[in-house]
Amino acid sequence: MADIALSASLEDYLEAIYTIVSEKQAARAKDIADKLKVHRSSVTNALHELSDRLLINYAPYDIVTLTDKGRAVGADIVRRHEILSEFFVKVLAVDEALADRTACEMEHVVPRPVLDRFIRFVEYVETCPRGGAKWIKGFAHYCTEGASLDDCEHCVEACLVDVRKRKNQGETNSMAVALTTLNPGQRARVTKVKGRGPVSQRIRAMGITPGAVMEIERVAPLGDPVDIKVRGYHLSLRREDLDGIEVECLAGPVGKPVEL
Amino acid sequence: MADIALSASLEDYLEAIYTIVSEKQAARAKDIADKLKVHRSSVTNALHELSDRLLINYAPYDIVTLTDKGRAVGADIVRRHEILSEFFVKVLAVDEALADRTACEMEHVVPRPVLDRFIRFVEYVETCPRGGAKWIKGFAHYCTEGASLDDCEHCVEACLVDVRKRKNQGETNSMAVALTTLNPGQRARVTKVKGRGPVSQRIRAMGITPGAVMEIERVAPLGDPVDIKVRGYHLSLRREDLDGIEVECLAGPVGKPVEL
DNA sequence: TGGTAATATTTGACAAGTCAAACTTTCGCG
DNA sequence: CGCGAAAGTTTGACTTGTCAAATATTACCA
Repeated sequence: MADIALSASLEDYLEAIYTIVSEKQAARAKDIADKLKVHRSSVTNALHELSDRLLINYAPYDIVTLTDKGRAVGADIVRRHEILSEFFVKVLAVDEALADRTACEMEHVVPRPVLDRFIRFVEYVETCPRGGAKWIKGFAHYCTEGASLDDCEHCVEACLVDVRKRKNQGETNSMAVALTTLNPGQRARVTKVKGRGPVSQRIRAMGITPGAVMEIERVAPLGDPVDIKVRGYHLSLRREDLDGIEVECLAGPVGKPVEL
Repeated sequence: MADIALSASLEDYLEAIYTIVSEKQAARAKDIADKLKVHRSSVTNALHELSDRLLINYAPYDIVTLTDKGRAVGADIVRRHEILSEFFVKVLAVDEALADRTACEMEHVVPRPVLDRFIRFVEYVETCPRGGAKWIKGFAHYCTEGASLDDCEHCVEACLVDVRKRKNQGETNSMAVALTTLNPGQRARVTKVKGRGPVSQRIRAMGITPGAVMEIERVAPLGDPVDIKVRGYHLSLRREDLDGIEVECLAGPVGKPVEL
């Protein structure tokens, strides 16, 4: 019944349920208790709360599954988590375990607009020629060894060479690649979203706009539903939805984080 | 007596007291209540807690001041807050009010090592020739208008020109500037910390190491105690402490944030 | 089918934090 | 001085979240 925003604690429960349900079919109270390192009785409490809010299907002694609403809210929480964690790992070069723990705490408090900036920033860093993997590596080096600012000129020169190279390649082969030809793991930047129909409208609404970086997560055997990740959202699109989307390929993801 | 870590709530109280005491001489319960938008009776509670922990000087009906320990802990909380807020404003181009609110929530949960990365990253972005004010401006533009990746070549070329210009300047005038000749507001990067004595040891321990960016906050009339900010710490150093520190000047701070 | 172990739930206690209302102290001003 | 308003405190109630212990249910195996 209650419909006020979830507390941090309840968000944690829902998130745990979401990830457990993603792996298995359904969640048992014990799985949740173990995952959150909390007493089983606390879980029962939380389940009642979440059930009251119509986020989970639950009856005493029964197994837990998500309602549609719960799935949506859960996905959103996971998204927040992933975005932050990704930022820590990819940009701040924090090691994954710590990134994850920190994201866990932060996900409850970072407001939407700031979250959006985190996404954009990762995109920007990975995409802008002045950023990129090398630049981030330079940051990791800066953190561990201190600054070495002698070879800045070389660094920027190398950067310029890269841009020119990429530009020439771009003119010959990387324009308007069809999304379905890309392999899982590959990343691409949206260059254009054609069409004005409701479908392309929906696509734009989901964050697929020019400049957005998308990652191909999975292509079904027949090549039809393509799972992608854009702006933190995991989307599953059908082939015909993809026709209006032009992309250009990007290099692989940015380097590994540094142990803290 | 109790000496366990402060809760988020108590940290907020202590932070509020710290800032109020910085402005006036001492804090009244009402000031705190107003600042935190909390009932007066809740403040009394918190004051007891903080007093038990020897962080504040407090007696019923009396005014509140900080103990040395409280000042230290309070300064640390404020530092965490400032670091995060600065990151949001300077890097993510978030507007100041929102940055402040977000920092307020986050300051309680971000672990030290990650916090350190935030500092370093701001330094890196402001310092690395491939970053800098222009680059951040490009990010703000990217957030509001979407990507424009046509003139990347020009952008990097301009960047290269800047590096070379700076390099030439560097060779003629910016090496080994004395800290005391700098004006308030000016920023500089530490290039060397000379000496092996206990003083230079202490200086290094406070984060003044080669590569660190420092900002001059205030120079006393006689030029002697110089207030600086390094790695989020506000320090007050005497002239003789500064002798072993070589710096080079940096351009002004990075541009203004974008309204969200 | 019955019994045991694993799993869930209920209950009660507790800690932190908040507010509202009643009460006390302080302070300034006529 | 003394009175009233402002500020501070105490008390009690309530919320959220936790755990531990007692109790209940389920599942599995002989």
